[in-house]
Amino acid sequence: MKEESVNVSEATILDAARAVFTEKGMAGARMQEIADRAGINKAMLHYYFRSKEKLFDRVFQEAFQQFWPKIETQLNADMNPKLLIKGIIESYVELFLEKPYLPNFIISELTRDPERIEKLMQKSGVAPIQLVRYVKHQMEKGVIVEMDPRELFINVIALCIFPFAARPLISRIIWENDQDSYTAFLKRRKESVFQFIENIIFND
Amino acid sequence: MKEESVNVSEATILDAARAVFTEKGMAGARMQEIADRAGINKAMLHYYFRSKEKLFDRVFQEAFQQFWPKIETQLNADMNPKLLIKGIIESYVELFLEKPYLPNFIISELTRDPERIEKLMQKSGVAPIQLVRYVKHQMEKGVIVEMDPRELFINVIALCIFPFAARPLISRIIWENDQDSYTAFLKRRKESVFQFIENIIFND
DNA sequence: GTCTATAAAAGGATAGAC
DNA sequence: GTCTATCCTTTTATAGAC
Repeated sequence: MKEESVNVSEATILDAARAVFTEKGMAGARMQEIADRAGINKAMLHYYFRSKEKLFDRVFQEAFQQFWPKIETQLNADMNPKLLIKGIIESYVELFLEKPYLPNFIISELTRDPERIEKLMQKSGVAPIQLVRYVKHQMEKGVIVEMDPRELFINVIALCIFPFAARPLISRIIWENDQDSYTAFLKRRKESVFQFIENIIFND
Repeated sequence: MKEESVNVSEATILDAARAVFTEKGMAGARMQEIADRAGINKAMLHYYFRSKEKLFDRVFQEAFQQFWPKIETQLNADMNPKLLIKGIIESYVELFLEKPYLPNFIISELTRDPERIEKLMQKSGVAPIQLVRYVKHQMEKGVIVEMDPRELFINVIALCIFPFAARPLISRIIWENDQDSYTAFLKRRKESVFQFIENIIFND
């Protein structure tokens, strides 16, 4: 049993890579910086992952799987729609509270290279399609107000994501750089988003 | 009077630079590609703008001024609040229909380098603060439902921006890559965003 | 103002010793 | 597995002729 650290694990490298890639983006990231943060040298990076591209792919794929969530796990036909929507909002906001870098990272890297989506879609299922079908059903029953279910989905997600994605802009300008206060605002989002839309979408 | 083109104007370079910077970002952009699109060589870029950094600053500043809008121009105390909100939504959606790259460009570059905001704020006024004051007044009068005016502002902007910012993601997955249909959806946003929130925020 | 040529530096990747 | 040294390409930036 050695006292000092043994192998550089993949996990150590991935942690460092995630930090650098999410902060600087694929194009702005430097292999040197990743190596430094992982406490190793560049050669080791290429030993574990053959290239910058492959390392990025790995990091991005893991991020996308978290971002593109497991909505269908909560989904079955006789569920309370209010609780369902509330649940979606809560799990999204909680995710972004924990990993605030996710929204921007996903969106901006997909904007630069949209082809990437095709690769990813095979790995993770297409949950929202089922969700759309469920919501449509609830609309026909008169529980939810009639509208394009996709539009409803986008509106909910928009309200969840935007305050995290645009934090540097909003917190500095609208919150006058009071970061503590802005963090508190984000924590309240789980309730406030639902409260905001509750009266629009449900025919009580 | 010559037939063929005369000087390479600053404007020609800026057009090319805007195209490349907004597509690839600061880190991913290449001076060579900007030169090619402008129909000149790299040396000319450095002749007009001393460095990549300075060229980017110019492009970004112009983008930010469009993005950070002239809300206060529409603002006076006895205005109809419904029309005001409607007007804000319309001018934002119209802006993004015309320049879809703006949201991502601004947000992702500010995320990478938040310090940049300080420089920019001096150049363009801080309109939304006035807006917040106006909305607060309308709430006290009972015209608009009581809530944090900043939250209302963010929610409205979120609904306007997100479908443009996340287009690659949403159009491919939720719209199953039917780009025409998604474009039509975006064009309808001027009306649909207002319609969505109208019943929440106004005590009719 | 515009070009060619080139400097100077950075960054990704590999060879080879241990 | 881990390191040092090095290769090779890309990229920003400048010098200098016209």
